[in-house]
Amino acid sequence: MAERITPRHVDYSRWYLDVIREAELAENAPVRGCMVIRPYGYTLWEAVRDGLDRRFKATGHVNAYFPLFIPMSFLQKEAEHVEGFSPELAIVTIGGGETLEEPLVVRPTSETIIGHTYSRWIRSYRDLPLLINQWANVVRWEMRTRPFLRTLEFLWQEGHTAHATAEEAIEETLRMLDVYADFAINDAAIPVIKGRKSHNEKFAGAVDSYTIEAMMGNGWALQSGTSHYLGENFARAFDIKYLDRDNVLQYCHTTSWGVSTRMVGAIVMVHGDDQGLRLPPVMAPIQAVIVPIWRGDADRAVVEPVAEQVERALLGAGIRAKLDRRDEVTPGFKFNDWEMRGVPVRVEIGPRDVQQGTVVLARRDLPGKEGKQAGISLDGVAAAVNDLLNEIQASLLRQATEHREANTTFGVRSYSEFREILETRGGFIRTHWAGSNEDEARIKEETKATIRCFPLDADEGEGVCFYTGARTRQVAIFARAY
RNA sequence: CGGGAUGUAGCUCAGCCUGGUCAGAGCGCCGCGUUUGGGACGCGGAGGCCCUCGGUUCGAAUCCGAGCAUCCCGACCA
Repeated sequence: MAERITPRHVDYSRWYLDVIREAELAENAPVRGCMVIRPYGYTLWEAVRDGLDRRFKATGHVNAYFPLFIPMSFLQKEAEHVEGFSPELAIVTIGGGETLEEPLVVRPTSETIIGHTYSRWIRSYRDLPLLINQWANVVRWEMRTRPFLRTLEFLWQEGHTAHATAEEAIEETLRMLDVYADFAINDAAIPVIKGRKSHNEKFAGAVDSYTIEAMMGNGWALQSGTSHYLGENFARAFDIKYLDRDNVLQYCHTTSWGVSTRMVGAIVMVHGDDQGLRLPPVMAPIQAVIVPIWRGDADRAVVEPVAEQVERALLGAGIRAKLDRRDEVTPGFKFNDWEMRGVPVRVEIGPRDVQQGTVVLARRDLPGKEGKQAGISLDGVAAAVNDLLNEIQASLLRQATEHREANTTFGVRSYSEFREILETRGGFIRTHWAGSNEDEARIKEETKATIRCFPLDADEGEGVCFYTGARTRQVAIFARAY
Protein backbone atom coordinates (compact mmCIF):
# COMPACT_ATOMS: atom_id res chain seq x y z
CA MET A 1 0.00 0.00 0.00
CA ALA A 2 1.36 3.39 -0.95
CA GLU A 3 1.09 6.11 1.68
CA ARG A 4 -1.49 8.53 0.45
CA ILE A 5 -0.97 11.15 3.11
CA THR A 6 2.42 12.70 3.80
CA PRO A 7 3.07 12.73 7.56
CA ARG A 8 2.76 16.16 9.09
CA HIS A 9 6.29 16.26 10.47
CA VAL A 10 7.73 15.54 7.01
CA ASP A 11 5.99 18.35 5.18
CA TYR A 12 3.02 20.07 6.77
CA SER A 13 1.99 21.81 3.58
CA ARG A 14 1.99 18.56 1.60
CA TRP A 15 0.06 16.88 4.39
CA TYR A 16 -2.62 19.55 4.13
CA LEU A 17 -2.93 19.19 0.37
CA ASP A 18 -2.94 15.38 0.63
CA VAL A 19 -5.79 15.43 3.17
CA ILE A 20 -7.83 17.81 1.04
CA ARG A 21 -7.41 15.51 -1.93
CA GLU A 22 -7.81 12.14 -0.24
CA ALA A 23 -10.80 13.14 1.87
CA GLU A 24 -12.35 14.55 -1.31
CA LEU A 25 -12.93 18.00 0.12
CA ALA A 26 -11.82 19.92 -2.95
CA GLU A 27 -9.65 19.86 -6.02
CA ASN A 28 -7.93 22.39 -8.19
CA ALA A 29 -9.96 23.94 -10.97
CA PRO A 30 -8.64 24.63 -14.48
CA VAL A 31 -8.11 28.25 -13.46
CA ARG A 32 -5.15 28.97 -11.22
CA GLY A 33 -6.09 29.59 -7.62
CA CYS A 34 -9.67 28.40 -8.00
CA MET A 35 -11.04 25.20 -6.55
CA VAL A 36 -13.93 22.86 -7.02
CA ILE A 37 -15.50 22.20 -3.63
CA ARG A 38 -16.53 18.56 -3.69
CA PRO A 39 -19.69 17.30 -1.99
CA TYR A 40 -17.96 16.19 1.20
CA GLY A 41 -16.17 19.52 1.52
CA TYR A 42 -19.29 21.45 0.66
CA THR A 43 -21.25 19.63 3.35
CA LEU A 44 -18.65 20.84 5.83
CA TRP A 45 -19.11 24.37 4.55
CA GLU A 46 -22.86 23.95 4.93
CA ALA A 47 -22.30 23.02 8.56
CA VAL A 48 -20.29 26.23 9.02
CA ARG A 49 -23.00 28.18 7.24
CA ASP A 50 -25.84 26.69 9.25
CA GLY A 51 -24.05 27.11 12.57
CA LEU A 52 -23.38 30.77 11.85
CA ASP A 53 -26.68 31.60 10.19
CA ARG A 54 -28.60 30.31 13.17
CA ARG A 55 -26.55 32.55 15.46
CA PHE A 56 -26.95 35.59 13.18
CA LYS A 57 -30.71 35.23 13.23
CA ALA A 58 -30.71 34.74 16.99
CA THR A 59 -28.95 38.10 17.30
CA GLY A 60 -31.50 39.91 15.15
CA HIS A 61 -29.95 39.82 11.71
CA VAL A 62 -31.67 39.04 8.41
CA ASN A 63 -30.23 37.88 5.12
CA ALA A 64 -30.30 39.73 1.82
CA TYR A 65 -28.34 39.63 -1.39
CA PHE A 66 -26.40 42.34 -3.17
CA PRO A 67 -24.93 42.16 -6.68
CA LEU A 68 -21.68 40.57 -7.74
CA PHE A 69 -20.71 43.54 -9.92
CA ILE A 70 -19.79 46.87 -8.42
CA PRO A 71 -19.15 50.05 -10.42
CA MET A 72 -15.44 50.86 -10.31
CA SER A 73 -16.19 54.34 -9.05
CA PHE A 74 -17.76 52.94 -5.86
CA LEU A 75 -14.48 51.40 -4.80
CA GLN A 76 -12.75 54.72 -5.20
CA LYS A 77 -14.99 56.56 -2.77
CA GLU A 78 -13.18 55.36 0.34
CA ALA A 79 -9.48 56.17 -0.03
CA GLU A 80 -7.99 53.52 2.24
CA HIS A 81 -10.40 50.90 0.94
CA VAL A 82 -9.45 51.32 -2.71
CA GLU A 83 -5.78 51.45 -1.85
CA GLY A 84 -6.09 48.20 0.07
CA PHE A 85 -8.05 46.31 -2.51
CA SER A 86 -7.04 47.64 -5.94
CA PRO A 87 -4.03 45.31 -6.35
CA GLU A 88 -6.28 42.29 -6.14
CA LEU A 89 -9.35 43.30 -8.12
CA ALA A 90 -10.83 41.37 -11.03
CA ILE A 91 -12.39 43.93 -13.36
CA VAL A 92 -14.91 43.42 -16.14
CA THR A 93 -14.41 45.81 -19.04
CA ILE A 94 -16.45 44.12 -21.77
CA GLY A 95 -20.08 43.07 -21.58
CA GLY A 96 -22.08 41.56 -24.45
CA GLY A 97 -19.23 42.31 -26.81
CA GLU A 98 -19.23 46.03 -26.01
CA THR A 99 -16.65 47.93 -24.02
CA LEU A 100 -18.40 49.15 -20.88
CA GLU A 101 -18.80 52.84 -20.11
CA GLU A 102 -17.56 52.15 -16.61
CA PRO A 103 -15.59 49.05 -15.67
CA LEU A 104 -17.27 46.72 -13.20
CA VAL A 105 -15.40 45.26 -10.29
CA VAL A 106 -16.17 41.71 -9.26
CA ARG A 107 -16.77 42.29 -5.56
CA PRO A 108 -13.80 41.64 -3.31
CA THR A 109 -16.14 42.59 -0.42
CA SER A 110 -19.36 44.55 -0.45
CA GLU A 111 -19.02 47.56 1.84
CA THR A 112 -19.29 49.91 -1.12
CA ILE A 113 -22.35 48.53 -2.89
CA ILE A 114 -24.10 48.00 0.41
CA GLY A 115 -23.09 51.44 1.64
CA HIS A 116 -24.61 52.88 -1.51
CA THR A 117 -27.82 50.96 -0.88
CA TYR A 118 -27.98 51.85 2.81
CA SER A 119 -27.78 55.53 1.98
CA ARG A 120 -31.07 55.11 0.13
CA TRP A 121 -32.71 53.00 2.82
CA ILE A 122 -31.82 54.97 5.90
CA ARG A 123 -33.64 58.24 6.59
CA SER A 124 -34.45 58.28 10.26
CA TYR A 125 -33.13 57.03 13.58
CA ARG A 126 -36.21 54.78 13.40
CA ASP A 127 -34.56 52.89 10.52
CA LEU A 128 -31.67 51.97 12.80
CA PRO A 129 -30.03 49.72 13.56
CA LEU A 130 -30.01 48.05 10.16
CA LEU A 131 -28.73 44.50 10.62
CA ILE A 132 -28.17 42.58 7.39
CA ASN A 133 -26.02 39.66 6.38
CA GLN A 134 -25.35 38.18 2.98
CA TRP A 135 -24.02 34.78 1.91
CA ALA A 136 -21.99 35.25 -1.22
CA ASN A 137 -18.89 34.57 -3.22
CA VAL A 138 -16.15 37.17 -3.58
CA VAL A 139 -13.04 37.41 -5.72
CA ARG A 140 -9.58 38.59 -4.73
CA TRP A 141 -6.75 38.10 -7.18
CA GLU A 142 -4.22 36.66 -4.77
CA MET A 143 -0.71 35.77 -5.83
CA ARG A 144 -0.24 32.75 -3.64
CA THR A 145 -3.18 30.40 -3.15
CA ARG A 146 -3.99 27.29 -1.13
CA PRO A 147 -7.26 25.35 -1.12
CA PHE A 148 -9.73 26.85 1.39
CA LEU A 149 -7.09 29.04 3.05
CA ARG A 150 -6.68 31.41 0.15
CA THR A 151 -8.39 31.09 -3.22
CA LEU A 152 -9.17 33.62 -5.93
CA GLU A 153 -12.86 33.06 -5.43
CA PHE A 154 -14.20 32.10 -2.05
CA LEU A 155 -17.53 31.70 -0.31
CA TRP A 156 -18.29 33.66 2.80
CA GLN A 157 -20.83 35.63 4.68
CA GLU A 158 -20.49 39.33 5.18
CA GLY A 159 -22.59 41.13 7.74
CA HIS A 160 -23.14 44.84 7.27
CA THR A 161 -24.82 46.91 9.91
CA ALA A 162 -25.57 50.57 10.41
CA HIS A 163 -26.11 52.24 13.79
CA ALA A 164 -26.95 55.59 15.24
CA THR A 165 -23.96 55.85 17.52
CA ALA A 166 -20.38 54.75 17.77
CA GLU A 167 -21.15 52.95 21.02
CA GLU A 168 -23.86 50.85 19.41
CA ALA A 169 -21.69 50.04 16.42
CA ILE A 170 -18.75 49.02 18.58
CA GLU A 171 -21.07 46.90 20.68
CA GLU A 172 -22.28 45.19 17.50
CA THR A 173 -18.72 44.65 16.31
CA LEU A 174 -17.83 42.91 19.55
CA ARG A 175 -21.11 41.01 19.69
CA MET A 176 -20.39 39.44 16.32
CA LEU A 177 -16.85 38.67 17.37
CA ASP A 178 -18.40 36.78 20.28
CA VAL A 179 -20.74 34.97 17.89
CA TYR A 180 -17.76 33.88 15.83
CA ALA A 181 -15.83 32.73 18.87
CA ASP A 182 -18.87 30.85 20.15
CA PHE A 183 -19.24 29.07 16.84
CA ALA A 184 -15.52 28.29 16.55
CA ILE A 185 -15.25 26.94 20.07
CA ASN A 186 -18.54 25.10 20.45
CA ASP A 187 -19.20 23.87 16.92
CA ALA A 188 -15.79 23.64 15.26
CA ALA A 189 -13.97 22.79 18.52
CA ILE A 190 -11.35 25.39 17.62
CA PRO A 191 -10.09 27.39 20.58
CA VAL A 192 -9.77 30.91 19.22
CA ILE A 193 -8.30 34.02 20.73
CA LYS A 194 -10.37 37.16 20.42
CA GLY A 195 -8.33 40.24 19.78
CA ARG A 196 -7.93 43.57 18.07
CA LYS A 197 -5.83 43.90 14.93
CA SER A 198 -2.84 46.20 14.79
CA HIS A 199 -2.99 49.24 12.55
CA ASN A 200 -0.88 47.44 9.94
CA GLU A 201 -3.14 44.42 9.84
CA LYS A 202 -6.57 45.97 10.03
CA PHE A 203 -9.15 45.97 7.26
CA ALA A 204 -8.73 48.64 4.59
CA GLY A 205 -11.17 51.34 5.61
CA ALA A 206 -11.86 50.23 9.17
CA VAL A 207 -11.33 52.21 12.35
CA ASP A 208 -10.73 49.00 14.27
CA SER A 209 -10.63 45.38 13.19
CA TYR A 210 -11.22 42.50 15.56
CA THR A 211 -10.27 38.92 14.89
CA ILE A 212 -10.51 35.39 16.12
CA GLU A 213 -7.09 33.81 15.76
CA ALA A 214 -6.52 30.08 15.81
CA MET A 215 -3.34 28.05 15.96
CA MET A 216 -2.89 25.43 13.26
CA GLY A 217 -1.20 22.06 13.76
CA ASN A 218 2.18 23.48 12.74
CA GLY A 219 2.03 26.40 15.14
CA TRP A 220 1.13 28.99 12.54
CA ALA A 221 -1.78 31.34 13.08
CA LEU A 222 -4.89 31.55 10.98
CA GLN A 223 -7.21 34.53 11.09
CA SER A 224 -10.48 32.66 11.16
CA GLY A 225 -12.99 35.46 11.29
CA THR A 226 -13.00 39.24 11.45
CA SER A 227 -15.32 41.93 12.71
CA HIS A 228 -14.74 45.56 11.80
CA TYR A 229 -15.85 48.80 13.33
CA LEU A 230 -15.92 51.13 10.34
CA GLY A 231 -16.74 54.34 12.23
CA GLU A 232 -18.16 56.98 9.90
CA ASN A 233 -15.67 56.15 7.13
CA PHE A 234 -18.08 54.44 4.79
CA ALA A 235 -21.04 56.51 5.95
CA ARG A 236 -19.21 59.64 4.81
CA ALA A 237 -18.03 58.02 1.58
CA PHE A 238 -21.53 56.82 0.69
CA ASP A 239 -23.59 59.44 2.42
CA ILE A 240 -25.35 57.18 4.90
CA LYS A 241 -27.17 59.69 7.10
CA TYR A 242 -30.19 59.78 9.37
CA LEU A 243 -32.23 62.39 11.19
CA ASP A 244 -31.96 61.94 14.95
CA ARG A 245 -34.67 62.65 17.53
CA ASP A 246 -33.66 66.28 17.57
CA ASN A 247 -34.05 66.57 13.80
CA VAL A 248 -30.30 66.82 13.31
CA LEU A 249 -28.71 65.06 10.34
CA GLN A 250 -26.09 62.53 11.52
CA TYR A 251 -23.75 60.08 9.91
CA CYS A 252 -24.30 56.44 10.69
CA HIS A 253 -21.66 54.27 12.28
CA THR A 254 -21.26 51.03 10.38
CA THR A 255 -19.76 47.60 10.93
CA SER A 256 -18.89 44.63 8.78
CA TRP A 257 -17.88 41.11 9.69
CA GLY A 258 -17.03 37.95 7.81
CA VAL A 259 -16.20 34.29 7.97
CA SER A 260 -15.23 32.38 4.87
CA THR A 261 -14.58 28.91 3.48
CA ARG A 262 -11.20 29.38 5.13
CA MET A 263 -12.92 28.03 8.25
CA VAL A 264 -13.03 24.63 6.54
CA GLY A 265 -9.26 24.79 6.14
CA ALA A 266 -8.97 25.70 9.81
CA ILE A 267 -10.93 22.62 10.82
CA VAL A 268 -8.62 20.47 8.72
CA MET A 269 -5.44 22.02 10.11
CA VAL A 270 -6.47 22.24 13.75
CA HIS A 271 -7.82 18.72 14.18
CA GLY A 272 -6.28 16.63 11.39
CA ASP A 273 -3.64 13.99 12.08
CA ASP A 274 -1.43 11.71 9.97
CA GLN A 275 -4.44 9.47 9.31
CA GLY A 276 -6.34 12.38 7.78
CA LEU A 277 -9.28 14.43 8.96
CA ARG A 278 -10.73 14.42 12.43
CA LEU A 279 -14.06 16.18 12.41
CA PRO A 280 -15.82 17.62 15.43
CA PRO A 281 -19.10 15.69 15.81
CA VAL A 282 -21.22 18.84 15.76
CA MET A 283 -20.01 19.56 12.23
CA ALA A 284 -19.31 16.11 10.83
CA PRO A 285 -21.43 15.30 7.76
CA ILE A 286 -21.39 11.70 8.96
CA GLN A 287 -21.16 11.31 12.73
CA ALA A 288 -21.14 7.53 12.91
CA VAL A 289 -20.36 5.00 10.22
CA ILE A 290 -21.38 1.38 10.56
CA VAL A 291 -18.99 -1.17 9.10
CA PRO A 292 -20.43 -4.67 8.82
CA ILE A 293 -18.04 -7.61 8.75
CA TRP A 294 -18.73 -11.05 7.40
CA ARG A 295 -17.16 -14.15 5.86
CA GLY A 296 -19.41 -15.65 3.28
CA ASP A 297 -23.14 -15.46 2.78
CA ALA A 298 -24.05 -17.28 5.99
CA ASP A 299 -22.36 -14.58 8.09
CA ARG A 300 -23.81 -11.90 5.94
CA ALA A 301 -27.33 -13.18 6.52
CA VAL A 302 -26.98 -12.67 10.27
CA VAL A 303 -24.82 -9.54 10.29
CA GLU A 304 -26.56 -7.43 7.71
CA PRO A 305 -29.97 -7.22 9.46
CA VAL A 306 -28.29 -6.23 12.71
CA ALA A 307 -26.24 -3.56 10.93
CA GLU A 308 -29.44 -2.21 9.46
CA GLN A 309 -31.08 -2.30 12.85
CA VAL A 310 -28.20 -0.26 14.31
CA GLU A 311 -28.46 2.24 11.48
CA ARG A 312 -32.16 2.71 12.20
CA ALA A 313 -31.49 3.08 15.91
CA LEU A 314 -28.83 5.75 15.34
CA LEU A 315 -30.88 7.66 12.78
CA GLY A 316 -33.84 7.44 15.11
CA ALA A 317 -31.77 9.04 17.85
CA GLY A 318 -30.95 11.96 15.55
CA ILE A 319 -27.42 10.81 14.83
CA ARG A 320 -26.10 11.32 11.30
CA ALA A 321 -25.29 7.69 10.64
CA LYS A 322 -24.31 5.76 7.54
CA LEU A 323 -24.13 2.04 6.90
CA ASP A 324 -21.20 1.27 4.61
CA ARG A 325 -22.67 -1.39 2.35
CA ARG A 326 -19.79 -1.51 -0.11
CA ASP A 327 -18.98 -5.09 -0.97
CA GLU A 328 -15.95 -4.45 -3.15
CA VAL A 329 -13.63 -3.34 -0.36
CA THR A 330 -12.58 -5.06 2.85
CA PRO A 331 -13.47 -3.91 6.35
CA GLY A 332 -9.83 -2.95 6.87
CA PHE A 333 -10.02 -0.65 3.90
CA LYS A 334 -13.22 0.90 5.23
CA PHE A 335 -11.65 1.55 8.63
CA ASN A 336 -8.85 3.50 7.04
CA ASP A 337 -11.14 5.18 4.57
CA TRP A 338 -13.53 6.58 7.16
CA GLU A 339 -10.71 7.54 9.48
CA MET A 340 -9.22 9.55 6.66
CA ARG A 341 -12.56 11.24 6.18
CA GLY A 342 -12.67 12.14 9.84
CA VAL A 343 -15.88 10.37 10.85
CA PRO A 344 -15.93 10.68 14.66
CA VAL A 345 -17.37 7.27 15.56
CA ARG A 346 -17.20 3.92 13.82
CA VAL A 347 -19.48 1.04 14.73
CA GLU A 348 -18.10 -2.40 13.82
CA ILE A 349 -20.46 -5.33 13.68
CA GLY A 350 -19.28 -8.86 12.90
CA PRO A 351 -20.59 -12.38 13.54
CA ARG A 352 -18.96 -12.50 17.00
CA ASP A 353 -20.71 -9.29 18.00
CA VAL A 354 -24.05 -10.45 16.74
CA GLN A 355 -23.69 -13.62 18.76
CA GLN A 356 -22.99 -11.63 21.92
CA GLY A 357 -25.57 -8.97 21.19
CA THR A 358 -22.89 -6.27 21.18
CA VAL A 359 -20.97 -4.00 18.84
CA VAL A 360 -17.48 -2.48 18.76
CA LEU A 361 -17.15 1.30 18.89
CA ALA A 362 -14.06 3.14 17.66
CA ARG A 363 -13.48 6.82 18.34
CA ARG A 364 -11.52 8.91 15.85
CA ASP A 365 -10.07 11.35 18.36
CA LEU A 366 -7.82 8.69 19.87
CA PRO A 367 -5.17 7.06 17.68
CA GLY A 368 -5.48 3.52 16.33
CA LYS A 369 -6.70 0.74 18.55
CA GLU A 370 -6.56 2.95 21.62
CA GLY A 371 -9.93 4.31 20.56
CA LYS A 372 -11.61 0.92 20.23
CA GLN A 373 -14.15 -0.26 22.73
CA ALA A 374 -15.73 -3.72 22.45
CA GLY A 375 -18.81 -5.20 24.06
CA ILE A 376 -21.17 -2.26 23.69
CA SER A 377 -24.67 -3.60 24.18
CA LEU A 378 -26.82 -3.57 21.08
CA ASP A 379 -29.75 -2.20 23.07
CA GLY A 380 -27.85 0.82 24.22
CA VAL A 381 -25.92 1.54 21.06
CA ALA A 382 -27.61 4.85 20.23
CA ALA A 383 -27.08 6.18 23.74
CA ALA A 384 -23.49 4.98 23.76
CA VAL A 385 -22.73 6.60 20.42
CA ASN A 386 -24.40 9.79 21.51
CA ASP A 387 -22.31 9.95 24.69
CA LEU A 388 -19.19 9.21 22.72
CA LEU A 389 -19.94 11.99 20.24
CA ASN A 390 -20.24 14.47 23.07
CA GLU A 391 -17.02 13.22 24.57
CA ILE A 392 -15.17 13.51 21.25
CA GLN A 393 -16.44 17.02 20.73
CA ALA A 394 -14.99 18.03 24.10
CA SER A 395 -11.84 16.01 23.56
CA LEU A 396 -10.99 17.69 20.25
CA LEU A 397 -11.39 21.11 21.79
CA ARG A 398 -9.24 20.06 24.73
CA GLN A 399 -6.52 18.63 22.50
CA ALA A 400 -6.44 21.77 20.35
CA THR A 401 -6.29 23.99 23.43
CA GLU A 402 -3.45 21.97 24.91
CA HIS A 403 -1.59 22.11 21.63
CA ARG A 404 -1.93 25.88 21.56
CA GLU A 405 -0.83 26.34 25.15
CA ALA A 406 2.12 24.01 24.63
CA ASN A 407 3.21 26.07 21.64
CA THR A 408 2.79 29.51 23.11
CA THR A 409 5.66 31.42 24.66
CA PHE A 410 4.48 33.82 27.34
CA GLY A 411 6.70 36.86 27.58
CA VAL A 412 10.04 37.46 25.90
CA ARG A 413 12.73 39.82 27.15
CA SER A 414 14.63 40.70 24.01
CA TYR A 415 14.36 40.76 20.26
CA SER A 416 17.09 38.14 19.97
CA GLU A 417 15.14 35.83 22.25
CA PHE A 418 12.05 36.56 20.16
CA ARG A 419 13.83 35.58 16.95
CA GLU A 420 15.36 32.53 18.57
CA ILE A 421 11.95 31.25 19.62
CA LEU A 422 10.45 31.86 16.21
CA GLU A 423 13.22 29.92 14.53
CA THR A 424 13.26 27.02 16.94
CA ARG A 425 9.93 26.22 18.56
CA GLY A 426 7.71 28.56 16.56
CA GLY A 427 4.12 28.92 17.67
CA PHE A 428 2.63 31.99 19.31
CA ILE A 429 4.61 34.54 21.24
CA ARG A 430 2.44 36.46 23.66
CA THR A 431 4.28 39.39 25.12
CA HIS A 432 4.23 43.09 25.98
CA TRP A 433 4.53 45.39 23.00
CA ALA A 434 4.97 49.14 22.68
CA GLY A 435 6.49 49.36 19.22
CA SER A 436 5.38 51.56 16.34
CA ASN A 437 3.81 50.53 13.05
CA GLU A 438 7.27 50.76 11.52
CA ASP A 439 8.75 48.52 14.21
CA GLU A 440 6.05 45.97 13.51
CA ALA A 441 6.72 46.13 9.77
CA ARG A 442 10.44 45.64 10.35
CA ILE A 443 9.83 42.57 12.49
CA LYS A 444 7.59 41.17 9.80
CA GLU A 445 10.28 41.69 7.21
CA GLU A 446 13.00 40.19 9.36
CA THR A 447 11.09 37.25 10.87
CA LYS A 448 7.88 36.83 8.80
CA ALA A 449 6.00 37.01 12.08
CA THR A 450 3.17 39.49 12.43
CA ILE A 451 1.07 40.77 15.26
CA ARG A 452 -1.91 38.47 15.08
CA CYS A 453 -3.82 40.53 17.58
CA PHE A 454 -3.87 42.37 20.87
CA PRO A 455 -5.85 39.81 22.89
CA LEU A 456 -8.96 41.18 24.54
CA ASP A 457 -8.46 39.00 27.58
CA ALA A 458 -5.00 40.38 28.36
CA ASP A 459 -4.55 40.44 32.12
CA GLU A 460 -0.77 40.56 32.28
CA GLY A 461 -0.74 44.06 33.70
CA GLU A 462 2.16 46.37 32.99
CA GLY A 463 5.39 45.01 31.57
CA VAL A 464 8.39 45.82 29.43
CA CYS A 465 8.25 45.75 25.65
CA PHE A 466 10.90 43.35 24.34
CA TYR A 467 11.56 45.57 21.33
CA THR A 468 11.52 49.12 22.62
CA GLY A 469 12.17 48.54 26.29
CA ALA A 470 9.27 50.83 27.14
CA ARG A 471 6.83 49.99 29.90
CA THR A 472 3.35 49.23 28.63
CA ARG A 473 0.11 47.47 29.43
CA GLN A 474 -0.41 46.43 25.80
CA VAL A 475 0.05 42.74 25.06
CA ALA A 476 0.45 41.35 21.55
CA ILE A 477 0.46 37.87 20.08
CA PHE A 478 3.05 37.37 17.38
CA ALA A 479 3.15 34.43 15.00
CA ARG A 480 3.73 33.35 11.48
CA ALA A 481 0.41 33.21 9.71
CA TYR A 482 -1.27 31.79 6.67
C1' C B 1 5.99 40.16 -10.95
C1' G B 2 11.30 38.07 -9.79
C1' G B 3 13.97 32.79 -8.89
C1' G B 4 13.55 27.43 -9.77
C1' A B 5 11.02 23.26 -11.97
C1' U B 6 7.47 20.50 -14.73
C1' G B 7 3.78 19.35 -18.84
C1' U B 8 3.32 11.38 -21.50
C1' A B 9 -3.28 6.80 -19.44
C1' G B 10 -8.16 8.98 -14.32
C1' C B 11 -3.63 9.60 -10.61
C1' U B 12 1.86 9.23 -9.64
C1' C B 13 5.59 8.86 -12.94
C1' A B 14 9.55 6.12 -16.32
C1' G B 15 11.17 6.78 -21.36
C1' C B 16 14.08 12.13 -23.75
C1' C B 17 21.06 12.75 -22.92
C1' U B 18 22.37 9.01 -27.43
C1' G B 19 15.77 10.47 -32.93
C1' G B 20 13.99 4.47 -35.73
C1' U B 21 9.54 -2.49 -31.94
C1' C B 22 8.89 3.57 -27.19
C1' A B 23 3.41 3.95 -26.35
C1' G B 24 5.34 1.83 -20.94
C1' A B 25 4.94 0.75 -15.22
C1' G B 26 2.45 1.07 -10.52
C1' C B 27 -2.05 2.56 -8.52
C1' G B 28 -7.11 3.37 -9.95
C1' C B 29 -11.19 1.70 -13.35
C1' C B 30 -14.35 -2.58 -15.85
C1' G B 31 -15.51 -8.23 -16.01
C1' C B 32 -15.21 -13.20 -13.72
C1' G B 33 -13.78 -16.06 -9.57
C1' U B 34 -11.80 -16.60 -4.73
C1' U B 35 -11.93 -13.19 -0.46
C1' U B 36 -13.64 -9.85 3.86
C1' G B 37 -12.28 -8.53 12.41
C1' G B 38 -6.88 -2.87 10.21
C1' G B 39 -5.64 -0.54 3.24
C1' A B 40 -7.00 -8.88 -0.17
C1' C B 41 -5.55 -11.98 -4.43
C1' G B 42 -5.65 -14.50 -9.39
C1' C B 43 -6.92 -14.22 -14.47
C1' G B 44 -8.84 -11.24 -18.38
C1' G B 45 -9.85 -6.20 -20.21
C1' A B 46 -10.78 -0.86 -21.36
C1' G B 47 -8.04 3.50 -21.50
C1' G B 48 -3.08 8.01 -24.52
C1' C B 49 -3.74 14.43 -30.96
C1' C B 50 3.26 12.07 -25.45
C1' C B 51 0.54 20.62 -23.54
C1' U B 52 0.03 23.77 -28.30
C1' C B 53 2.06 25.83 -32.72
C1' G B 54 6.16 26.01 -35.86
C1' G B 55 11.11 24.21 -37.40
C1' U B 56 15.17 20.40 -38.31
C1' U B 57 14.99 15.29 -40.35
C1' C B 58 13.61 9.93 -44.71
C1' G B 59 11.62 9.64 -39.66
C1' A B 60 10.27 13.54 -33.51
C1' A B 61 7.35 11.98 -26.98
C1' U B 62 12.79 12.41 -27.85
C1' C B 63 16.58 17.79 -31.04
C1' C B 64 15.63 23.46 -31.85
C1' G B 65 12.31 27.97 -31.39
C1' A B 66 7.97 30.36 -29.71
C1' G B 67 3.60 30.21 -26.91
C1' C B 68 0.35 28.43 -23.07
C1' A B 69 -0.45 26.16 -18.42
C1' U B 70 0.65 24.28 -13.69
C1' C B 71 3.67 23.52 -9.31
C1' C B 72 7.44 25.10 -5.64
C1' C B 73 10.30 29.43 -3.31
C1' G B 74 9.88 35.00 -2.52
C1' A B 75 7.07 40.21 -2.44
C1' C B 76 0.80 40.84 -1.38
C1' C B 77 -3.61 38.67 1.34
C1' A B 78 -10.24 36.42 4.60
